Amino acid sequence: MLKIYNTLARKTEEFQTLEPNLVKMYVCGVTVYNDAHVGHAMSALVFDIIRRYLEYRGYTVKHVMNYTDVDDKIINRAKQLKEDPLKLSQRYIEDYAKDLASLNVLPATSNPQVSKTMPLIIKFIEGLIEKGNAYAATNGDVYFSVTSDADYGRLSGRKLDDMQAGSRVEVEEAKTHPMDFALWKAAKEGEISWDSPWGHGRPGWHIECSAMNLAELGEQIDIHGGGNDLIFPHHENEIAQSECYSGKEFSRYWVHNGMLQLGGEKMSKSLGNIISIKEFLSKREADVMRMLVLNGTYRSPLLFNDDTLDAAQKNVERLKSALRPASASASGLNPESISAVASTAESAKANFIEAMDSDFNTAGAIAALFELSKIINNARDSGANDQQLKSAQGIFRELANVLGLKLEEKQGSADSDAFINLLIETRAEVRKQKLWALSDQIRDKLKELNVTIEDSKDGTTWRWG
RNA sequence: GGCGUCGUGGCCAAGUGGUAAGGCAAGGGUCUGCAAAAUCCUCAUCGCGGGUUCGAAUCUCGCCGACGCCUCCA
Repeated sequence: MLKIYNTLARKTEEFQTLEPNLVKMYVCGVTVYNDAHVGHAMSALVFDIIRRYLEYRGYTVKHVMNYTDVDDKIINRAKQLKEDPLKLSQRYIEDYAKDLASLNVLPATSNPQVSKTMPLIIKFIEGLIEKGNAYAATNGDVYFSVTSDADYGRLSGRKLDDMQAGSRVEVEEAKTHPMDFALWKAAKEGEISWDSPWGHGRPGWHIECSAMNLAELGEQIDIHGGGNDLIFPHHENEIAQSECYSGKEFSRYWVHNGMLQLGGEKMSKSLGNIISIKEFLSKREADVMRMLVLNGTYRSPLLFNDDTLDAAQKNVERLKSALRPASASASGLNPESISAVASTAESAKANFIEAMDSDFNTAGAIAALFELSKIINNARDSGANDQQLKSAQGIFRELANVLGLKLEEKQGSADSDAFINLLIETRAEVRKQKLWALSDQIRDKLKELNVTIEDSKDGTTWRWG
């Protein structure tokens, strides 16, 4: 039985879908005006892992991730670059999709964009006005009236009275309540805008997600995800809009990932402590980022530094070792040992599922993978042949794939491989003559070229990395 | 000031009532010409102080500390 921590209930609950075997999952994507950073990667990886596991458990997952392509920051950036804002955002949408693909994140089922959802957004706002939950102000903006929603604040646990509106931001005079938030913003001179019953303007940040949810998944969804920094005000406001509009419970489960920490602080643009996904991938492979996420708890802060990354990299290397072939001189394992391997492999798989069922306990799942890798490596060391390793390695690969780990050995070109093989052969001759200094020199020089040599009693193997 | 999360070995970290998973690092073996990889062994009583209980890292109270949100934010 799968259990998920629900931010709304503030506890772990049994997972039950609205429709049998179908999961409707909406995850807040990014505002596209700059390179995405590793904090975005964390969030994308968390929900990719959740999605993969749900599919592994037999669900069909409709996974929607939006792109916010109409926004102040985009408009400002476009001005700076003297570029059309929609062209700019489209550029970064394509860019982000590439980043995610290189992180081995499965593409979402759909990626709606604000700029392409305008008619529905306007209809949505009209509906809220009709129901008395929103009002058009004298300044051309349309605001949501928080006092019209008795439940407002129940996700973030805030009461209107407790919110010190205006303490950090100037309160817009046109609002009837300081906490009212914009559904529609009147266009300023020269800004990109859309026509509406309230004049030219563009949507506020929160309404887009409510509208895109409705367009892609309907009035009710199973899982709504995003970073925990979105709980308030973004998700709070989404709930208010969607539930006032439909009169139904919006999302059954609210799932939030913790923030990636760089130097003890949240990585964010305002703090300027940013590492882009591209920058990361120029130094480390995608599995390392994923392993970093897997080793922790998705809801907790994630420490991102050289120490945790080095450890994650070692973890990845170690898991890769389980997939290596049997030694050439393998004599085969006796039937008892083989059945012991098989039964331990099954128990590792059961541990894996038990951990993942428990609110996606990936750290526990990883432990099960290490357990399995140990069994496999032990069997290999004891002389198991490839045929005998096959079953356990199959389970291993299956589980690694659920987590989205590729565990690929690095590849070289056929040409370079041929040269390296030649060097290895030459070195074998040199070793026969016990010319150790020369032999070690070849090994060291190859290491500098990122080729690792391993000698064993039945010959020498090598690999990239 | 309000809301919330958290504090487990040198580091990352799992674990919500019965005597602490896993990984990294470290030390010691096996293997190796030497390495590397793999493997085996060693390595904590859970921030501090009370309480509940036969029994608590796990429940409760207090204190200390960290982090997030309350403004754009994954």
